[in-house]
Amino acid sequence: MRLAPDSPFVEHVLAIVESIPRGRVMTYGDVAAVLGSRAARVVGQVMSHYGADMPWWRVVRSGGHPPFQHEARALTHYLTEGTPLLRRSPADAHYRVDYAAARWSPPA
DNA sequence: ACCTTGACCACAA
DNA sequence: CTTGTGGCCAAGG
Repeated sequence: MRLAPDSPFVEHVLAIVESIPRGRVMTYGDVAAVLGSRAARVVGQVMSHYGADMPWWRVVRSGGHPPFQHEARALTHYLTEGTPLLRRSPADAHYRVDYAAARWSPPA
């Protein structure tokens, strides 16, 4: 199924994602939490359908892993915007975002 | 109202 | 590190 593009939940999620600054990240759960929800999976669904036109790479999984099946494209963005990463060597294909350092919380 | 679908999460083994 | 398990919840059918 597909969430309606005009549903409030979708609009809110997209607004939050667009508010994440360069080089910072939030987890799917963080985004849900801002909406007073625990629906991390729903945030994932929203991004899968409507995330193409926004900085989707700034939303990561709880362990700092980039969005499912988008590791390579996400990496190029992290490198260009200087997102803190954890990797064994600069050539390592495996990596994680340094969530502790890059975490972003929207202003109250 | 019930069932299913997920770019998820936490924790245990 | 890898599974497996149970939980989460909005929305389509």
